[in-house]
Amino acid sequence: MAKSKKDNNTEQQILNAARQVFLEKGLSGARMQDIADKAEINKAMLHYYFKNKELLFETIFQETAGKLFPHFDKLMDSDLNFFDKIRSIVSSYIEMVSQNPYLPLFVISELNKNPEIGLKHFFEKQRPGFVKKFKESIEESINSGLILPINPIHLIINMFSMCAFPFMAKPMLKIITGIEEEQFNILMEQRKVLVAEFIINSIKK
Amino acid sequence: MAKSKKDNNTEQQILNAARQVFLEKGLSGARMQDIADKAEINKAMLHYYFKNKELLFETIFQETAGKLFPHFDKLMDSDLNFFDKIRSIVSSYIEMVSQNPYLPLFVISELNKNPEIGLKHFFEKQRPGFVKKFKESIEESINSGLILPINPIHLIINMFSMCAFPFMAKPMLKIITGIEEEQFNILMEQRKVLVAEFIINSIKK
DNA sequence: GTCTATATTCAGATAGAC
DNA sequence: GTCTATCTGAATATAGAC
Repeated sequence: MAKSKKDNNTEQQILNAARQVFLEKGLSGARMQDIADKAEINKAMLHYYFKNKELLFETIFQETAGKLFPHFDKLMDSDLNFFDKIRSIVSSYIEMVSQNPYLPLFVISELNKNPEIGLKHFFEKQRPGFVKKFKESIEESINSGLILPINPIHLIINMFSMCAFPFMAKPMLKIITGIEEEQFNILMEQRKVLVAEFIINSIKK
Repeated sequence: MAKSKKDNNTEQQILNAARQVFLEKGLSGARMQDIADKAEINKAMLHYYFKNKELLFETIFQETAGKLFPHFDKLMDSDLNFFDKIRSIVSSYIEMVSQNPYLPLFVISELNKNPEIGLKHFFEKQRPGFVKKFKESIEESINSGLILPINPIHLIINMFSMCAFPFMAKPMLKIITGIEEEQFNILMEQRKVLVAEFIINSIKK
């Protein structure tokens, strides 16, 4: 008990440290030494708990990628009307990214450098989930005359673009717009409402 | 002449190779050996032309970052009406990214890992350029009653989000939507028109 | 499980001949 | 300018004592 407690704790320290370092630096930029330092252990311990860097990375990647589309199919099944579903997704998505600002860039970046890891992990299973339901919901809204015709894929892309991109591009946006940290956070808070209304405004009949 | 021609040629081969490798793998992921192979020279030659990896990288980064917002201030100065300016920017931007699909992710990714490099290079100078003009153009369109009130920054963010994000997230989008390469290209071609109309639809009075 | 010390591998960089 | 061979340092990984 004392032992397994300790094990578990060390493992958690490692995972927490690895998460921070990998999300900031990526696989190739991360240093095992940095992870060890942050976890307040030594390098040998890392290899005791995780055979090698790749294995540790995959653990983090899988966990991280799993957070990307949280409980959206549950949301799509709810009895909210279509516009409120959009409002709800946008708001909760921006909130999630606010709490995990490195998450989208990390997943997308690593996925680009190594496209196979996406398939290897969770994406395949998750695919049919909320995207399918979202598409159906959009088509239904078009057929019922609630919204203007649009390819559901484009609508989905537009939504996630406006939610995730600003956080990914934050350093660039700060430079080209001249805004500071505080102002940036205010803008992102505004977007929880603004993006949804922007979308709805565009598609409503 | 023969000599300088040759010099220049080798340097260009290196730069072309370095561009490919850095844009795909990033600074930390790139290997000097890979660049040498692609340039069909050996590693020693790399160091002859560029003192070290960082210097070569900075050359590529600067050139690359300079392509990010091409001739947009010229476009803002044109006598197109506001909506046509949006159409024009969106279309040419998506075209540019289609031709350089790794470009946005590369710049954004490296900027995140090393925020100073942005300031060090071109961004500071470029800042006042088109963003300022775009903001003024938006404010004018609001005041004249052409479009609904919106914070210009949000509008600019929305526009670039929908233009750039899909290319950055391409591997992810292919997985979660189940589309293939060809279909992806068709969608991106459609977006040259669709994104602009999506925006206009949302803000027009 | 944890540590120190060490081995191994790999990548960036240089020396020196041509 | 170009090459081969080599050096150096850094980073991953392991051995082995406690």
